[in-house]
Amino acid sequence: MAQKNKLQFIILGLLNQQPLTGYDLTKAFDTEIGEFWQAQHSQIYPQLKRLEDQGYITHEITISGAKLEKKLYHITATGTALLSSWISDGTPDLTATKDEFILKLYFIQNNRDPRLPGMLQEQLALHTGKLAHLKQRLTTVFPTKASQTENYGHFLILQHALGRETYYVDWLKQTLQQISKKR
Amino acid sequence: MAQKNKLQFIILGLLNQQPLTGYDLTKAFDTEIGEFWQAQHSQIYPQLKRLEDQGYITHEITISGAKLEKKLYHITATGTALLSSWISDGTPDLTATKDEFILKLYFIQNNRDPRLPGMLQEQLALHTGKLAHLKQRLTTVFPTKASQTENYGHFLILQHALGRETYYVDWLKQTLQQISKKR
DNA sequence: TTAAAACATGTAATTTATTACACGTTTTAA
DNA sequence: TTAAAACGTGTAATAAATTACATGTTTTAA
Repeated sequence: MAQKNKLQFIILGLLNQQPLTGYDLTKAFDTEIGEFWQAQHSQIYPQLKRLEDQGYITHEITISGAKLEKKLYHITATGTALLSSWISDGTPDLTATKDEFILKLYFIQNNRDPRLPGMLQEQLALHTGKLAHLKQRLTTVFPTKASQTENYGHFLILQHALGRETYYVDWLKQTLQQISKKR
Repeated sequence: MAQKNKLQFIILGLLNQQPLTGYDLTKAFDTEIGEFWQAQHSQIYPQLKRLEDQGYITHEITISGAKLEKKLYHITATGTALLSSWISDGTPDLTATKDEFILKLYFIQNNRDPRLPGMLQEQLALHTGKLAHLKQRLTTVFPTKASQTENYGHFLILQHALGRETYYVDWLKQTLQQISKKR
């Protein structure tokens, strides 16, 4: 057991779709995959080197402009195999979400705590924004039924994230109402 | 900004309720707070030392049995102040949930992928179990309206976690239905 | 034409988290 | 009575993640 270092699998998964540079991969964490996983370039470049040393990926150098060298990484056959085995393996660990707001809430003992309304309102604003963002993403990335069928997994998780945020917003609203009654 | 090292605040928050030993704190992460945050004793003991060096907590030694020394930690006035300021500070960062299953799903492109039903079913079993566990917790920890009013924050987050899991389970069921139609 | 933004790749230092090592005491149940 | 489980406190090694340091090229817009 003890399956860690998920970054390597994310890189393999992305390279399985198309060859990319380290920079491209870094950008992917700012957009697409960044909705639900983070990594910085300082993590990505060394990981690419390791994956190449292990034979899961290779790179070719392309020249952009006059002399800027880009390393375009490709997945190898063993890389594809490793990716497949990771996906096929069970995923029995439900990682608890480390939500700082939830953590703070734990230490609020009194339901008349004067900080509570402000805290809830701040989160409501944040999650409402996130929800709007996700709605936007879903309609721009998956405008048609056909687009949903290709990249079905991506569609599913965006849909899932949307539902989760909808619930979060509803819960915040409901909780705000509840505490307003108690004041 | 860049407010990190949440463990120190969790420790302060717990010590703010009552004096505890390092061992007690460790146990708290297996039960109560463990629902939504993790830490091992190897993290806790050094953190206790640092908090004490900084004057946020102190300890007194009690003897259990013949010679077993326990360090019972107390929060200090500056510790209470630090805890309060952390809670009062804004919480503007929505940390993305690092859910390995969701990550794997991202790399499933085809909605007829033969691995999909099994993956969804595994998660359904896990989240159904978690949901049952949370329901159980909610009724045992907060059996009465009065118990909900004290430790209101804890009640809220358990209720929130319950709602979140309910949604997760519903989404999994719905997705399983959807893919069964497409086969 | 020139400055800023974006592209591109790396390493170093620090912090945080996990797993393993290490040791001893007290309580509980067979 | 004795062995196992729970109590109790630490350190070491490793792994992972974040922030900072470091450098250069190409494109774009003023």
